Amino acid sequence: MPSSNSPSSPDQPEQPPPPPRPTPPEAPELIWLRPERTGRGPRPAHSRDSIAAAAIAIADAEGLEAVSMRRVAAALGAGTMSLYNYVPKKEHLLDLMLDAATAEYRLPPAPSGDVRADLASLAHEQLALFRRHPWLPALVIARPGIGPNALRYTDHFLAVTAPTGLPGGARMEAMALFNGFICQFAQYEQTAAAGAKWQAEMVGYLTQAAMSGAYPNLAQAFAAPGPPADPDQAFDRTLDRVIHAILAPTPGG
Amino acid sequence: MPSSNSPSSPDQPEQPPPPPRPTPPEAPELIWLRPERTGRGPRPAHSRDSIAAAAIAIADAEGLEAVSMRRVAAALGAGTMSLYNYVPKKEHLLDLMLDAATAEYRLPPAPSGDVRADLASLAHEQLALFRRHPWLPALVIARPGIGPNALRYTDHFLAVTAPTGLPGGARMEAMALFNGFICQFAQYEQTAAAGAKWQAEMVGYLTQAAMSGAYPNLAQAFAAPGPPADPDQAFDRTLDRVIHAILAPTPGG
DNA sequence: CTTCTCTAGGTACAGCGTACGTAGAAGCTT
DNA sequence: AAGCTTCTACGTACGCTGTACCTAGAGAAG
Repeated sequence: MPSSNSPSSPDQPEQPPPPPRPTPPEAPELIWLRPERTGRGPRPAHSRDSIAAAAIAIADAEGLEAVSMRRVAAALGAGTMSLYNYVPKKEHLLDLMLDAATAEYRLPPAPSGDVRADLASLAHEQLALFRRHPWLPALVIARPGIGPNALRYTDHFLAVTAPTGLPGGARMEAMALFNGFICQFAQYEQTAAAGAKWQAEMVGYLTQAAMSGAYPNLAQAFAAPGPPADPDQAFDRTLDRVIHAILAPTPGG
Repeated sequence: MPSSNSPSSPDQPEQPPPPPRPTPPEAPELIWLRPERTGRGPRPAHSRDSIAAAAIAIADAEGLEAVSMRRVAAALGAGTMSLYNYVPKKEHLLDLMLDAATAEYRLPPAPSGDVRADLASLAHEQLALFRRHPWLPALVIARPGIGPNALRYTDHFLAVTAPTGLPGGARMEAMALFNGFICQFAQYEQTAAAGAKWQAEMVGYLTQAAMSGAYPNLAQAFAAPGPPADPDQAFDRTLDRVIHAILAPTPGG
């Protein structure tokens, strides 16, 4: 008795409704393209900001390798797997941390017009940030860094360097050089600090290597007295060189 | 009946001979201070070079995160834990990889005297090396790099920059800037290549961000036509700037 | 009110670095 | 030559990781 006139195609009963879409066909990989909240369902108990803050607190205290999904979830008072509702992969948690830390920049509202001074000030601000968050340089180097706060920084750099007359692309390259130098410096400071325990071992090894005769120029560099080893002065010395390079006329003409 | 006159102190049976030294009191942390072979015991089945080569082959094929102690040991046909006889920690395996890759540098026997040309040539050699081993920049950034081959490179750089008249310390700082720039560039190339899949997503996101009005300078930089985007040309452009910075007179005087 | 989507969370799995212990080979000492 | 010592090889096991998958239940949309 075909009285069941349900509209759902009674002619092909061998095709029950296929699961309409078990996975939404395309969730963007970029976390900045995923809305934090869609409006449906219960209100989330946490926010991206609070998650990033929890992760940053762990990284500041115990280093980046202590930041695990379990640790962050526990710090939030949530179950481990609940975190995956906010952050599809751990990589994205790192993206959130990177941008949340970048939010700490205190950028002046507008460039002063003195490119040298503005760049020096920006560099010191960045170095201070990296010293506050020793795990940050590694993230800056490894990840694109295009969150909203990173874009704010980029925009500021472009504004600061506008008086150079360089085209936008060249100023982006200059920013890469500028940021790269500061990252490297901060990273080096860290490995030096972490290796302070083996400093003696290393000094012994290096002097032995220098005295072996295999590295004459290294030996000579070790022998001659150099500029003082104060890290801040070393930073300023190289920073001057980098700013000099940025302000130099474009090589091509 | 105390007839058992064994020499092992029958009077204090509560103090059996304490294990003379369960751990040798001080094994150097630096792998370059540990002799590869002490002479005692059976001949090792592998060498540091072959271990590093196996690890590098894996990293070249599948990336640094595929290099695990188990994978490397399996590639050598050894048990996992046997590897720990050669390499006390995984960190040291990375040190071996770093130095083995550094051994690939083809350095000229002596500088030509033209600092600019020598530095440019060295930079291109380094970029080629980094492109051959995409995992290498990350190691160079993260680890001190003081193996014998790294020292050979350092010595060469010092020789090349000797005509500048800069003191040894300043030339070391110049080397850090030089290497740092090349590392950053190679690292950036990689993340760009790895993210080619999401390039479209990213371009969409960035243009949307630029058009939002929140980043006026970024929008302007996007709008204006820049120099060509060929990576090799971009490298050479910034390399020129870096060499310029190195050859500039010392800021302090 | 029904339905659908979203959230919270548990369980489980493969893989990681590596501490520890055992068995045996090879050089040094006697 | 014998024995002591030290090294190598390797299996087992532990705690940790990221995360796939599943079950409930909350709450907005129709």
